Amino acid sequence: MRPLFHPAIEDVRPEAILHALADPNRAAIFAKIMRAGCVEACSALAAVGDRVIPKSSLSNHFKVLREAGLIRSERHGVEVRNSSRWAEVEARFPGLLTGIINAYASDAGADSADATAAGPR
Amino acid sequence: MRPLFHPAIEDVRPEAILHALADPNRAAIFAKIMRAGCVEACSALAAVGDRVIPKSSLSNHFKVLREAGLIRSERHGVEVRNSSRWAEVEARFPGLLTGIINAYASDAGADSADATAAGPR
DNA sequence: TCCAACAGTTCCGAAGTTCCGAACTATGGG
DNA sequence: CCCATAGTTCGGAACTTCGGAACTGTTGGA
Repeated sequence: MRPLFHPAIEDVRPEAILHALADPNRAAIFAKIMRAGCVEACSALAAVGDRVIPKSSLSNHFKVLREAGLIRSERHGVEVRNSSRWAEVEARFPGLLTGIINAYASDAGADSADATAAGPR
Repeated sequence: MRPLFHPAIEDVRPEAILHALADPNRAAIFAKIMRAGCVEACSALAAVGDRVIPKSSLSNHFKVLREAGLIRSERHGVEVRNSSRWAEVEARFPGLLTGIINAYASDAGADSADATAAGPR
């Protein structure tokens, strides 16, 4: 197991963030990590809405979010804790995450992701 | 040739917008349409930075932007004029496009897209 | 009217990406 | 040491993207 690479905040690219959050599952996971007081184990997020996401897909989603610079993951014994890098990303790209999370939230009335009420962190 | 489908603004999904703008070429094209007084022929955008984009790829990029609800395309004789749907999208998802375009613009100092801050309309 | 030039679109194969089950690797407890 | 738990890696099927060649539709000229 490789030691979990995180990009420095100045290496974070907007296209990576958009790509990561263009998947509603990942956007929902990210929104949940933000709202959940900032730390969540991977397995706590296995279900998004009514759909169960297989472990291998989940693992990949976390990798994409991590490498986009959106979350920070640390191994704590047997589990991995994820925290959002909201503040850093917001400082680098002001308004970007807010706009995206609000867009999903305002769309959620119609269907899908439980990304309701985008309170920052 | 099919008659150019545009989604109604209420059918526009955030994931489609993020997906469309997650490609730096498309983001640059969109930024250019916005800044260029709102109407541009496809061929006027064939080169993004120093790279020449093949016609077929361009055609596809426009299709993705159109179907995401970001631009409106109309045939005028032999050419297609594209205008941005900024106002509509901004009304539906406030701050989303602003955040994205600013993110690319503030990243442009480092490289890539010529989406440098607010050109003449 | 016919033809060439032009602006875009469609088609299709190669290359790349994503998804997910199965097998695997750490870590911690008994 | 062995098992359970939490996550990762592998690999193949399904999907997406890219771009060249061939196509369609429009216009202007002979």
